[in-house]
Amino acid sequence: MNARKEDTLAVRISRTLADRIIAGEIEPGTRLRQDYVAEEFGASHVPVREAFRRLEAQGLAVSEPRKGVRVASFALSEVREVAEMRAALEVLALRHAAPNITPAILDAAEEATRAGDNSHDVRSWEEANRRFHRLIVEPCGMPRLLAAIDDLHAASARFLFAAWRLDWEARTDHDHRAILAALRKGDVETACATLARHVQWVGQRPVPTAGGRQRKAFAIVG
Amino acid sequence: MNARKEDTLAVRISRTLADRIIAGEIEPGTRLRQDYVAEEFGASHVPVREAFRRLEAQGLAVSEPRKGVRVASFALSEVREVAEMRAALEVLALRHAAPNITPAILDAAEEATRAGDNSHDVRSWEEANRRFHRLIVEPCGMPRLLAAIDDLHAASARFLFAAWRLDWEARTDHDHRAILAALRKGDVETACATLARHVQWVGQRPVPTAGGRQRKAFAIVG
DNA sequence: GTTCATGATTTTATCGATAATTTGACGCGC
DNA sequence: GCGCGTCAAATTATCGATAAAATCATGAAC
Repeated sequence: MNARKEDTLAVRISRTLADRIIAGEIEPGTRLRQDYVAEEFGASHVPVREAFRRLEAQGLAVSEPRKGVRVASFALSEVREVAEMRAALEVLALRHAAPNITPAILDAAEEATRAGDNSHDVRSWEEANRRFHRLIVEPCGMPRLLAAIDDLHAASARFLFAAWRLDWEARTDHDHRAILAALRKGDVETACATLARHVQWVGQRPVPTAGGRQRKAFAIVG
Repeated sequence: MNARKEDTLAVRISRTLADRIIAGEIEPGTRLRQDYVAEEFGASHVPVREAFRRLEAQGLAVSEPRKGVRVASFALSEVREVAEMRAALEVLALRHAAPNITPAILDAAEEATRAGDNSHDVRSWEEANRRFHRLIVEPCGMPRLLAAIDDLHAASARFLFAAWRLDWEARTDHDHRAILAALRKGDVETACATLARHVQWVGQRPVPTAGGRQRKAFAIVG
């Protein structure tokens, strides 16, 4: 996914770290120590610091002035916040994208939906889901809006992996199909309404904690 | 406004540069050369680079991998984009803030509206306008959402200053009053609808260009 | 046993210098 | 005159080292 040669070292480091944080490989609250990271990537700490700034901007890390940066923690309230922001912005994007959506794009989106339904692990489901959402909003041609949506998807994925890290049950996504059907009919309003509801649905499931007990985990499943 | 001692050097540099870019002191497209900036602030270029990353995240600068960073340019399409994003996100925030808005907050917001009406220059009007909007959305208590709105306001201010750099005619803001009246009555839906329309209104005015001719300038006036 | 101060260690923040890359100019051949 | 390659100057990206700050542990006083 990452490590394109034309990118600067800091960009590559930030992407790798972002992947790890999203995948849940690094616990929320963990301190990211620049020397260790620098050593791992065989780099100095200057590009590492720049990578930290990028993570900060994406909301994946928080930095306190002279105390370093740590992986951002998250609570149920943040899951809801991201879900609502996604609903607001993706609907806006879809409304502008709709006139530019071609049958080929709808076919690709349907393909992504099928891929999601056939996924047996979270990672591949998330990848297919993200592809679906990206396909239908991209034709809006609003770069700033799309960048904001991308960042929110990264946060979503993080919540998702935290809850469904290990197991995943396959299921058919009726919302995606309803959105595509509405778009095929040219019924943009229904598509937007369905998308808004779809994205705001916050799934919950029990997750075993370290103490042997159970706690509820929440995530956006759409 | 800036230069708080507890902040890191990079933060202070980025804030100063952001102010300048927003105020239009630096032309869009201008290259920001790290050595010059470093020298001006009496610093090395490492914190300057980090400042650049922050500006990039705010959408005030764009960076090409080995070619340096330049002040972001902007077109009418971007003004519209920011206006629509602001409408979507501020309405979302207001809807959540409404139940937590106290009479004291409404009074402060009314004060801000009056201050805006009595402003005879763009900068003080913008400051009052921003205060109004911030006051009514802040009680939503959604930090990520508020941060996103802040960045959009910075972009808005930039467009505004570019169009009304020198002159400004005082005017009474009826929309702000209508929003406050609706909130006082507990009519959140009307308040949200008015806010959405208010923010999306893109003002335009002729501006003299260097060539002695005139071009249209566009800005969000709300 | 608890609290507070003190010193050692770790970690961050910054600097000065070097390597790599781009930009721009000049001159050569066509 | 126009395109193209080469070289020099400017600029970015990175590194290693130093200074400053925070954390942690230890121990003394109460």
